[in-house]
Amino acid sequence: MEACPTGKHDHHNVYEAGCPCRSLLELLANKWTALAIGGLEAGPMRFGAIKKLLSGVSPKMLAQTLHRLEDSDLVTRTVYASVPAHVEYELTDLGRSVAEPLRSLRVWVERHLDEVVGHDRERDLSLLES
Amino acid sequence: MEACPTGKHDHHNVYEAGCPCRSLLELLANKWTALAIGGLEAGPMRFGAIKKLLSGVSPKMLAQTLHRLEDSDLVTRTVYASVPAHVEYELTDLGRSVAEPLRSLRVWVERHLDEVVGHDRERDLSLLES
DNA sequence: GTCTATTACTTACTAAAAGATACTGAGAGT
DNA sequence: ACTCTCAGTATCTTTTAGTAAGTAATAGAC
Repeated sequence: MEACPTGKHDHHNVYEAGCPCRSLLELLANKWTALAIGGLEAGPMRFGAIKKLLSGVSPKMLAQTLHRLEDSDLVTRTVYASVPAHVEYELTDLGRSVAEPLRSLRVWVERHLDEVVGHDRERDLSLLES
Repeated sequence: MEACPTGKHDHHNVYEAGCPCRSLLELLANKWTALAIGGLEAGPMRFGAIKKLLSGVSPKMLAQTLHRLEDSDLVTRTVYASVPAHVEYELTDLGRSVAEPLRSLRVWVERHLDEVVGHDRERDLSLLES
């Protein structure tokens, strides 16, 4: 009951292992999700355009990410029966509302990266060889 | 240059695959990170207390998460040479500043979970039979 | 009619990460 | 000597991410 340091919201608690919101947090607290939703903030985009924007994403991961977002009603997928296939992804109202926290996270990363330098210094913690 | 829909911040861009801020985004856009930092918002905590709060986390994942946060200067780790070992984790100023976007994400999840129902309905997509 | 091009994905495979569980070390107390 | 706590490790299994190649549909060039 009082285990949630963020206070009570509705009747869900991300700190409870069994709560379904745990899996929603897993979906959203994710690199590709944060980038994809951020890209779609600007308006509807096609698969290829999102793929280009999120440099480094594989078509597999992008399709998986977008399908999950669609299943969660954060994104809509519209197929236009045009010549070479044409598919557009667009944020729903719900998706637009989650875009804000995700944007603030991306912005934080870009603005504070320089204060985090030294994070790539690999300190070997124990199991290199036996 | 103009590929970032969130606008320009400093000279980093999470949408560039090679940018070091990509790996920082990976660290932060993560379930356990979001929960651990949220827990530490209330003040310093011991390993065992964090483990209890983040129900379901394995000691391995928690230790890994906390070490990474320490390496990124988001968290400090203090060992008290007391009888049964006593280790405290605490947010740095930098850590406190990232706690805000992460909190808003957790809060969003708890408040909007009910609007996302139906996300586990497995829809077979396209090629079951020809 | 075959050949090439485009778009939006799958499929199959491998590497890496996450997760589960058991165990360790340093004392302090009994 | 044995047990207990705390803060992790070590080891093993499972799941996920990543890589590379292939597929389907159709349009237009030759």
